[in-house]
Amino acid sequence: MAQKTDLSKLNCSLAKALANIGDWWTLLIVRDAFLGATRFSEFQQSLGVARNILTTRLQGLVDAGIFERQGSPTRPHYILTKKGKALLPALLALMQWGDEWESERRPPMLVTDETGEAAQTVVATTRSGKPLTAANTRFTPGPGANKRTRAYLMLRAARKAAN
Amino acid sequence: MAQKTDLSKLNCSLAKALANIGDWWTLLIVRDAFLGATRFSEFQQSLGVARNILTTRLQGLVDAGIFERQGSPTRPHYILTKKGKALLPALLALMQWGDEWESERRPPMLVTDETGEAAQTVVATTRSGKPLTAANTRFTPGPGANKRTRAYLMLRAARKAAN
DNA sequence: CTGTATCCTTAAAGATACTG
DNA sequence: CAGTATCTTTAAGGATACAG
Repeated sequence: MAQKTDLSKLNCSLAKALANIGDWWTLLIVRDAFLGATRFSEFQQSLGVARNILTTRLQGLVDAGIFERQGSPTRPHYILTKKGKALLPALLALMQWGDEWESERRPPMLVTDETGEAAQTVVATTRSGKPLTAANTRFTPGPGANKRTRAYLMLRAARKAAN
Repeated sequence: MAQKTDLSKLNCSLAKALANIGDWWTLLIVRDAFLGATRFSEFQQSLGVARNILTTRLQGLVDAGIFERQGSPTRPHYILTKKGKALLPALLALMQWGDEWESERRPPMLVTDETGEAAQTVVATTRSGKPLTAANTRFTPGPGANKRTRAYLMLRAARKAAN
């Protein structure tokens, strides 16, 4: 992307996440890895992406610690690391959102566990299990918040209260 | 982005989702909306994005049905629709992934409900509540799968079994 | 098979001046 | 305040030939 702004510099976990996986190909490659693809050619054929682009993405994903190169250096497997596997909830949440709102509700892909039990829709809850919604969710500065973040969240909370 | 490939054409819910929100700014705008921002200027100042870019993104989000323009046409509010609000789990999952793997574990932002109860980490489970992991998750063709998707998933399953 | 190396095209992003 | 209109820069993406 014509990325003039460096997202990873922002004091925001979401921005940092997007700096890693915030472009089309990257998450689709990760998806294929969850499906079991490990080879350059497997990703290439599945996605129809140009080789040089795929090279860049794979390198980026390795650098980011999402993939690990394994096996023969000339014919490596790209394997999801723990960090990469940790993307599953986000990936499924996005897939389900696409199913629900962008398809005709006939999902091209069913997600189950190995026994065939269907996946539940990914939901956000509090620790006690109460559902989080746009209405009841609150964002407050955490320990890692810098001055700017802190100020912004205070401002937002104030504005929201004023409405 | 220099998007030569039209993701929305792919028979894949994830690709369709990414076609909507698959670039840096878009999801950050949505995040700000969850924080309570509604004005052009609020988004603009918060993100530091160029005006023309913001215009494009907001229009895109309105076209996608994620935002709705409300109030005075000359001074509108951009409000999350149901479809937009449905992005919360995906958004939180990405934020939490960024917290966990890209920050120094000092979250810049805490997520709670209105009573102050902390959010749980977004997880993927089966309907009975069993956790889904990269290891036990299976992907099979759904009713909306076309020939290509079907063939690909079969291939992947076969390859995976062969490993 | 897994890349590298080029070259080319396009469009995304940014800056900024201007308008209702 | 909320954009629109230009203009420029840059880099992402694609095609393809070649290499180990």
